[in-house]
Amino acid sequence: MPWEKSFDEEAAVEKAMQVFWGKGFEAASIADLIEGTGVNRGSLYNAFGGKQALFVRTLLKYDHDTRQAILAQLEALDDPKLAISQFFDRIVADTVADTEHKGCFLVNTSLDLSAHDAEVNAIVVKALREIEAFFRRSIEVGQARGDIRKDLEPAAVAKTLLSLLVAIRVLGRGVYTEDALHTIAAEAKRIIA
Amino acid sequence: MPWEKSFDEEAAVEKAMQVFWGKGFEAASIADLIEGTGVNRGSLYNAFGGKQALFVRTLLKYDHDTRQAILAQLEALDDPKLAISQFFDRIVADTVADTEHKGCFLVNTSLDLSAHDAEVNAIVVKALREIEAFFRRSIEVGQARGDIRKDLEPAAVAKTLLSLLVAIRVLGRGVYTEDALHTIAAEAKRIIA
DNA sequence: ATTTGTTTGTACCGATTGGTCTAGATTATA
DNA sequence: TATAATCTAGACCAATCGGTACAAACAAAT
Repeated sequence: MPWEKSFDEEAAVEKAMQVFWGKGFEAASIADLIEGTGVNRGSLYNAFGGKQALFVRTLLKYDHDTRQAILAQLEALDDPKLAISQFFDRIVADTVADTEHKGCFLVNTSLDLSAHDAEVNAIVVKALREIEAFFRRSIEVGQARGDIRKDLEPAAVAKTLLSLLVAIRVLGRGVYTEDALHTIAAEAKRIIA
Repeated sequence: MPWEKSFDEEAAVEKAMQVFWGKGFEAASIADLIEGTGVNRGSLYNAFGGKQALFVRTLLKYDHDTRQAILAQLEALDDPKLAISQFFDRIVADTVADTEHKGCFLVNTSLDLSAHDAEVNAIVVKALREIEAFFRRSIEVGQARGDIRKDLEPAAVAKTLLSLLVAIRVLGRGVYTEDALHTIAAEAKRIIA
């Protein structure tokens, strides 16, 4: 029997994710992916199948490692109002620290759905819907505990918060400066104050 | 003396705009632009210089014909609160009517700034800043006339409204359905109620 | 040491990319 | 009718695209 496996597949996906994230799907060439991952051309096709399949792998990894990880941390706080507040603080901090202006991989992809198939569409939609669901759940629990005003409609406010989140990610890519992003985050907190 | 000009340059820019708007800058090939405009290859390069230059022309046309036109109409209402309300209604209506999910050309471009130069960046930034300025001005005038609550901070709320506008355009491209977009617009109006 | 299946490097594929250039048709002016 | 500028149509360019193929190097199990 020969090798079981050789190069670190997960590490390669991580590197490929950085390439797709930074350049976008179309603009990222196979040559870029080979250079970025350090994996050879043949091995890359053997392991992942092709460009589109590799992209899906990287998008799933981003969703798992970033979005799901953040939501899990915030849920663990068991303090809905604080969780929402920290969410916005963290997104603004990430955006400000992102000197390359790469933004959010999921949001970027949502603006590029025409270049992909239904699978990618489903991943993006599911991710954003789950963030919205987190907001709604947090508002409802916060209201039940008396931490959040009860005259707010959870479903509607959740959509507004998701909108502000998306906008921070979009406008953070070159249109708005740090101050403006902090202002938006502050307004988001004010809505549920 | 020969011809002064032949084909309708403005009409060609309009057609090219549709191509860039629908497919994005990178994905729109010269062949697409030739087919879309009906203008021959040589004439196209002779009249516009190249792909990037033509893109700038189309972006400027979109900004002028769409964004500037809408803002001018709304300003003419001379009713700040109504103007903001109508703005959101119109954007939602446009987004819902956009069955191809093309979204807003300016917003799409703002997510693709890495593919362009400083000139494109400046166009996008100026456009979005002027929308924000319209919001701020409307809020201030509305407050002065007693139509809008005076405890709102115009500059901050203007950024929030622009954020919601951008989010409607982004999420309208496949993530959110008509109902959700209307909900966001309603929340925007509620903020300045 | 042979076997087995992967990794690597590179050559190669057809297709397409943005862009240039030329030849000839076209049309208004002189 | 001759002229001048622009049009059309398409050949042509080097470069790059995503993807395939293949031979040699390689490492583990038999």
